[in-house]
Order: sequence, then structure tokens, then C-alpha cells
Amino acid sequence: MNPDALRGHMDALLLSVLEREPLHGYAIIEALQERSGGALSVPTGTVYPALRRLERIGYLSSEWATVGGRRRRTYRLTDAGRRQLEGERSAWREFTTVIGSVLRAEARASG
Amino acid sequence: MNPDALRGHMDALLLSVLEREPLHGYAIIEALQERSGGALSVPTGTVYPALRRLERIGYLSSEWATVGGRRRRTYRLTDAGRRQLEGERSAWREFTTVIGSVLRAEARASG
DNA sequence: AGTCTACATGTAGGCTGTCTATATGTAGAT
DNA sequence: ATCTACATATAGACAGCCTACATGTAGACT
Repeated sequence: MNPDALRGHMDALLLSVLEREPLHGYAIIEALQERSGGALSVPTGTVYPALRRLERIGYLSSEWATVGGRRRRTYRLTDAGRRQLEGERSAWREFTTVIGSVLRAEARASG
Repeated sequence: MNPDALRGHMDALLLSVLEREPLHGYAIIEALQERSGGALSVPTGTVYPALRRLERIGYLSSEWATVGGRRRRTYRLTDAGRRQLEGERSAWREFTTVIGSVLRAEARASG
């Protein structure tokens, strides 16, 4: 998966993965991998800064916990984050429609 | 359309628009707008450098023409460009499948 | 003559988000 | 001791899309 392709879609992925339940960074990375059938291996250097950014702009909140002697920062969707996720989903649909319409133009135009 | 979302997909758009016939930069911008139903307004500062980049790596070739007193640089797909376009199309399908599977995970999981 | 719009190409520099590489530390298995 | 898995974090590189600007022709309108 070309890293550049992820640009601008990372937020949607992270918010989506947090929709059902709060998760900490490491678990988010695993969840992304699972849900994508192994196709998404997002490095920690991408995820942790992105989570902090999303918290800073108010889509996520976080709190520390210690489980099995290890420190975790658990992120949770805020109300604004939930609304943003809806926006991200419709933006995604529009995006795929628009790009798809250009990429498939040739297949349609046969004359 | 969020500019960042286009990242890494610009090449596919440009190659796709040139599949049927050679076009010059300005016409490419118009073609993108038409085919996307008006949703894609790609600025010249994006398109012209991108076309040069694609020519540099061998996916496009170009030649100058003068039409109605105006200079045009007409771009055409090379064989490598045509192969690349096929690759871009399958990468696009994989991309939408992967991201879509993550974004739609919640809708599926109802229990 | 001057102004406006459409046509047409191009570059410099900014912005920003993703990545690589590195650092730090716990826990448990060998 | 060493390895792997778990867990978080930052610095700096990289790259591509964008804004803003520069340049020029053609034709319409005033």
C-alpha cells in the first residue's frame, strides 16, 4: 500500500476503529491490520502523532491506564469525533465516486 | 474535495485522462472537471509539475504545438505509461477495498 | 486605448501529514 | 543474557499538492 495514498484518510481510519469502543494506540494498530485483512501496517510513527493531533482538535479524548505493568493511553471518541466520523464517511463515498468516475471513464467510452 | 485526499492518486487521474487521446495541460484540467461532474478543480500549480514529473519518469512524452497563436505542450501516454495506468487501476481497487473494509466494519458488526 | 475573460504554461515556496529511525521501558519465555 | 511481544514517543526526512505569482496571446466589449 503506497503511503501517500493514505494521506487524508488516516483520520477516517482512526475514528472508525474507535467507534465501537475505546482503544489504546497499539491496539488500534492491530485493529487496523485485522479489519483490513492484513493489508494495513501503519507504523507507530504515524499513529501516535495522528492520535495526538486528533485529540488536540477535539475528536478524541484520552486517559492513562496501567495494565499488566504496562502503561497505556486509551483514546475515546468525543461527540465532535463521532460527528466528524460521519463526515469522513460521506467524504469517503464522494471521493471514491469522483475518482472512480475519472478512472473508469475509458471503460465506458467505447465509441 | 480535501486536497490531501488526492495525494498519491493524481498520477492515476492524469494517466487515465490521457488514455484515449493526447491532450495538453489546460485541456487535461478541463477533462478532469468534466469527467468528475465538476467535482475536481485541480489547480495549474498541481497539474503542470505533475505532468513534468510523469514525463521525467517515462510515463508520458510531450511535444510543442501552436494552435490559434497559442503554444501548447501536448502530452501522450508512453507504453510504460499505459502499463502504469493498469497498475494504478488495480492499486485503486485494492485501496478502496481496504479502506472501505475498515470504514464499514461498524456497520457490519451489530452485536 | 483600455479592460476583461478565456486560453495556456510555468516556478517558488509553503504546508502538512506520513514515514524511517531511534529511544525508552515492562513482561515473560528460553 | 537474550529474545519477542507489548507499549509510547519524538526528531527529522521526504514528497506531493497547494497558493500565489509571473508571463504571454486572442478576442470581445466599451
